[in-house]
Amino acid sequence: MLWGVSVYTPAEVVEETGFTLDTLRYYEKIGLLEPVGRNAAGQRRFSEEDVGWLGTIRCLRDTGMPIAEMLRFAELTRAGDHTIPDRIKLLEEHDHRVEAQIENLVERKRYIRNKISYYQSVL
Amino acid sequence: MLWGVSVYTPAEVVEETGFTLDTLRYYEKIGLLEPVGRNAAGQRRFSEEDVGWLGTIRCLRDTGMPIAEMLRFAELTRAGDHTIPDRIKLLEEHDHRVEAQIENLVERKRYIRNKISYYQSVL
DNA sequence: CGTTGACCTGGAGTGCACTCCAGGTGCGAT
DNA sequence: ATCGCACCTGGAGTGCACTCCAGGTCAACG
Repeated sequence: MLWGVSVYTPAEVVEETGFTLDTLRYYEKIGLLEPVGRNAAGQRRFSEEDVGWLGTIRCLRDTGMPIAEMLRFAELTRAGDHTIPDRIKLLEEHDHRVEAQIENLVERKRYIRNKISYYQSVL
Repeated sequence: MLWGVSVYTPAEVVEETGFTLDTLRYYEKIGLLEPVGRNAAGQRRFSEEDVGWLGTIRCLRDTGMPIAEMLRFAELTRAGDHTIPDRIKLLEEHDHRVEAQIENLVERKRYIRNKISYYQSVL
């Protein structure tokens, strides 16, 4: 048996990553995604790495990292292993912001629950 | 001694709520804030209630509630006590979304920390 | 009396992150 | 053969939440 590397159609990537096709194209256009491979007809065929990278993007996006910073992270990643310390730094800083976000949310949530209790008490 | 009700200048409200003056005017314009009182010269003088309400707005906004929904909450609040059950419902639903947000963030954070660990392991 | 500074208005502009569209290609099923 | 469908492109449009601007008022300070 002869195997090629496994590839994903746009529809499959949409399914797996939760990004829309337009968003995927947009990410490629701005360079957040490296130029995606194509089949003979010029249609995109995403590699395993593409999908893995999109998972990282999904995570960073969902934690509020702006596209400009993800772009910087993408560039560091492409630049080679010597940028690993920079990548760690970037992720650590982001991690701290995420922690702050969580704490803020927990605090605000307390306020909301309080407000609900107050409303319930006056019913 | 003769006391008026205590009022706040725009600058004081900016200081206390963290909203910019433009944002405050914007909120009043779209009706998120009821028309704010004015002094003889037509300048805004915010009441204690205005400031309290802005605290609530701050909380809802920081937890990701869209303006359209805060507007709905504002309208319910103005409509009188009979809307309290609706307000509770709205806040409960929001509270659930906030909880989901927190859980999501905690999960994503784990992924980020993992990625950092991986990078550190290859150094 | 002049200047500074906080404030006013209506309306235009901004930044972000998509999202949609028109018009076109190529492939597999009927 | 032709239909439907997934996909392609470049570029325009959208929605949200502000943010900025020009031109003006008013009170106080030196």
